[in-house]
Amino acid sequence: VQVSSPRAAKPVSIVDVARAANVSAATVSRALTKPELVAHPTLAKIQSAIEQTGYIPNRAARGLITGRTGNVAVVVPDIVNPFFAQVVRGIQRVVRPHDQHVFLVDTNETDSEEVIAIRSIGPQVDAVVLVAPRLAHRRLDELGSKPCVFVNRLVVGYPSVLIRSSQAMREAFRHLSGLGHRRVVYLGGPRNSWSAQERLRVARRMASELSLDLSVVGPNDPSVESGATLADRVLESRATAVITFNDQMALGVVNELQSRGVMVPKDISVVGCDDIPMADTVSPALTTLAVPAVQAGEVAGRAVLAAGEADGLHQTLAARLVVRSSTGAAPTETRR
Amino acid sequence: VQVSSPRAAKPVSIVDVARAANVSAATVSRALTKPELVAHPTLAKIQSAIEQTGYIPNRAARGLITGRTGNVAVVVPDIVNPFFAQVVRGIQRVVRPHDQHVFLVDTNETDSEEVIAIRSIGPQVDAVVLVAPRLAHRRLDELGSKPCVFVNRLVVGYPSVLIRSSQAMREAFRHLSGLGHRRVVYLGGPRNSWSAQERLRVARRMASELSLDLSVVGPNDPSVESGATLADRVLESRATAVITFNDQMALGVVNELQSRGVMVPKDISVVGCDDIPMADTVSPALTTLAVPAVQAGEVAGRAVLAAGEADGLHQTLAARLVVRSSTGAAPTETRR
DNA sequence: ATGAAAGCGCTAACAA
DNA sequence: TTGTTAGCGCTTTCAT
Repeated sequence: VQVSSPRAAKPVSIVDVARAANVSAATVSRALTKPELVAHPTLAKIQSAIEQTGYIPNRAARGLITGRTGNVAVVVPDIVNPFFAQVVRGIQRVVRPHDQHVFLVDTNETDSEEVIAIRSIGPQVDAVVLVAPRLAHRRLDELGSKPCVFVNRLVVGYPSVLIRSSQAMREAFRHLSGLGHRRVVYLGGPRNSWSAQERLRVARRMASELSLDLSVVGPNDPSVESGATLADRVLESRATAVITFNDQMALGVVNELQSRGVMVPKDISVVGCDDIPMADTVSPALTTLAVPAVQAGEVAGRAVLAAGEADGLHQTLAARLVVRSSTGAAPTETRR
Repeated sequence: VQVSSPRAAKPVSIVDVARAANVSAATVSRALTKPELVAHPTLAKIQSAIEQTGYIPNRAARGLITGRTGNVAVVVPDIVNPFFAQVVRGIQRVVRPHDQHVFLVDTNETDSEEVIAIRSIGPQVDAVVLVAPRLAHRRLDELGSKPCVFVNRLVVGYPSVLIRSSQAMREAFRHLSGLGHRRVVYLGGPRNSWSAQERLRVARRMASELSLDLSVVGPNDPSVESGATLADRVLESRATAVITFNDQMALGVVNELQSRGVMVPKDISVVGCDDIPMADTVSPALTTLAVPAVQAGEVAGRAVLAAGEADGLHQTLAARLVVRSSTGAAPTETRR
């Protein structure tokens, strides 16, 4: 009698199935990957053998020979940021039905981590999605030779999913201008973020188009705390409106301003960016440039599935202005 | 002359390195995994050969023979929920220095997805961390035979990381009681969540210990929207305080109540749970049962590294009450 | 339509 | 200390 060892449980392999079905391993393999090449009755035998044995294909072994692993790596600067979490969700949503799994790398905003993690993950994935990587251009080639798609970063020669924020930014400035604001301060994002540079560029352009007086503070850490810290600078700037790189920073300023008795939007208007899930729940509800994060993830996911095709370089999605309650008429007299 | 094909770039393998270093593949392998077994000069030759060729070990192939993949799977119900994102961060933080990678599965609250994803991922990982799985007990064995550690769910025979909320819940009730509240409503979490059941149980016990009048609404979807929807039920209950399963729900009720002119905490006090990053930024800042999410992830991560040891079953971390501004004295007269 | 054999990249005996 | 050989679980010619 065979004693079933409690913790051993060596996984069943393709030859176990083959034995149970009285066929060769090759046939089982075919049944799984090219069923049209195997006779119907055999197929049935194999099917039931698989169920009996509880066989689960080892994709690592398969990948060894086919060259395709069925995995993609997703690299994000901060998984706790709902914006990035939504991108991840989007990617996973389109990729899972194709039976692809996702490796997550949360770099915590450190680009050196990006490189080492990706390199060692490399052989285990078919492609990698880099979401808002902080990585310097010149280090890009350290990533290894896997197909890459970038989200929120433009790299020539690589496919990317970008957010077109100029239209929404223009609307935001028009919105503020229409409310009587003349002097606005922009709180920029992290130094090495492409989208931060892009948004700043766009903000500058739009401000000058509408001849608004724009002052810029940054680069900044894209966090709530950072936003709170910047309240001082906002007050100093004597602006009546502030636009921030992301919603976290916006929430941070709003909160800090209010705790000092400066009312939003009565005294100062605030516009965020991203439209994270919380943005419409806080009070005042945040006026923001809504970025379709999940959708961006989905597009990136599709790009990854077509990996290597490298067509449709640089797909863009539009942000749009969502007006809520954190913006209002500019105060008529000078504050304080 | 060898023409370098642009898109081929077949990855360099261990034999390429061996050739470059004039040694056998086995020696290269040893140099990588048991350097003490190879002579110093050889080590140096190999090292430089590795750098020259840009060799990156294929861990999938390695795993095929060692049985260890160097990967762990992490399964969460909702990656966009900052609580779960923090757990993931915690896991990754302790696991990465050991050069382990994480497969992320976001089930989006559907337990069937949990099972299929985990099964097919199984052979590619050394262990799996199930965070707050909704899965029914009887389906647990469908998970396959990999070592599992559970977070926020108790399963006999498996290691788990649990949150001890009774102390904090007692404090919360005492806090409310001290503020003059007599009638409180509890908004429960999702039906299949172990922690939801646990917290409800604890809430009931503490309420009766302090002879407070507790009514319960639930199970509920653990979201902001759900919280908003439940504002009606809160009002109906005529309670002066509400405790919710998580912070999202709390934020939802607070917001909805305020938009109906019911002031928090003047008219109704609200206590959340988790202490997500936003909880102290909104206004009023949320009084909440702070759950050490990142730390829970770290503990789970360590458990996973020791995978199979199965010791220290059921480690617990304490939640604690954080009093902020969403709770205050109970209104003296009957509302409205 | 199926099987035998070779081999993907790697490590683990076993020899030398 | 190093090389040779075998084989992990799988797919893929090439026969049959």
